[in-house]
Amino acid sequence: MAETRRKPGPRRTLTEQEILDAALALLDTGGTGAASIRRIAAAVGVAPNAVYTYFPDRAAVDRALVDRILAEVTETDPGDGCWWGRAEALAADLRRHLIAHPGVIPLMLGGSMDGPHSLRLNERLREPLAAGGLDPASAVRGTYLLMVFVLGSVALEVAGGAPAGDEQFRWGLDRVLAGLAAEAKPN
Amino acid sequence: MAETRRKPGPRRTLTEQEILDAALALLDTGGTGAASIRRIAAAVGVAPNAVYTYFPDRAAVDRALVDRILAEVTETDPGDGCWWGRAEALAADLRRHLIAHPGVIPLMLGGSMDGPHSLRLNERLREPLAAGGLDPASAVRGTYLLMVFVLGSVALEVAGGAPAGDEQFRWGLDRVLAGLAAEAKPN
DNA sequence: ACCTGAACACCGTTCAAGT
DNA sequence: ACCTGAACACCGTTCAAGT
Repeated sequence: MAETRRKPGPRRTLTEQEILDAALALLDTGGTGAASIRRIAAAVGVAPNAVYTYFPDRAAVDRALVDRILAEVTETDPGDGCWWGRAEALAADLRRHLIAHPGVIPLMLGGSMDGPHSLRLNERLREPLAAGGLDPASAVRGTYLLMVFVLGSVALEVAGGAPAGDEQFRWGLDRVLAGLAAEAKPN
Repeated sequence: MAETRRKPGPRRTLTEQEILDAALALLDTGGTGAASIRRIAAAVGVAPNAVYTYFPDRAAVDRALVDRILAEVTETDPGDGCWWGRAEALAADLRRHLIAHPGVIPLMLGGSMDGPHSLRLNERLREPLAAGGLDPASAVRGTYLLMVFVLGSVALEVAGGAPAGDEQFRWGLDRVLAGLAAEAKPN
């Protein structure tokens, strides 16, 4: 996913990016099950097994897909408000990006979320918590709690068995942040 | 799932329960993908399509499976402690039951969680929140928040990309309850 | 009403072969 | 190195037929 090879073969007709683009388009239009290896291959115009030149297996495609979405999120500017407002902005933006690609949610919750952009996002979420007066250990746990909340919210929301909506999300987020604030040192 | 038919056919060799038992056993031993219709059928000794006599499709089996797990949870006695302690006990017990059947988690997050025992569990979780001084609307939202937290925690935990563990769960749960307590009327 | 055998349209993945 | 065609072992689901 990271190394840039310089000696193609007879013809490198594809890029990892093109494959992920096609997969994401299928996921967004056809739902979770639509992004099969075979359909992705058809979309980019190669035989199914040609995909295995770029990714070792299906799970690798899923992981790359998740990391691709998280990459967009890490570009967010949390603004210059208080720590509470910055945390809110980041969480709301994460939710927005995930809701935009509902088919990716099951992949996130199924996989390990250990890609580079996942780690970067964690750091970004931790910053406001540390600034809010949480000691380092609590900031790490608080970041994890925020991820649990956002992912859980979005999962239940896209599954459809929820009242959900912006309002419920904001309410829950504020309750979580209030709970974290209670843990913070007065500073 | 609910109606009890009284006129079998030539031979009713199976029960919905037996099918669900087999499915759960496959899920627990072989992981999420192991409970295919074909494998379930093989486990109970019928042809694959015989399962469709009992359930209309795969999704119905999944829903019944989820509700079966939640049925166990609704039997929990939250004890006679304070509202905080009762909420903790119920949430921890829900987590325990889910962790015991990791393969069911993706089914819960994928489906709508609208079975009868799901509703019952919601009521049970709402009780301590209402007792703690949350007005009815906030108690409903708080219950949803608790479900989001528990399901999100368990999903990330079984996916493996998490530090997780009892301690992290308890810490997060206490932060959420603290946030809810801050919302409560002094009463 | 319940079950079977056979089939259909799918999967992910592997292997041998071509360039 | 990259791609193809063919195959393998799976899926969920349907249909006609037997009892």
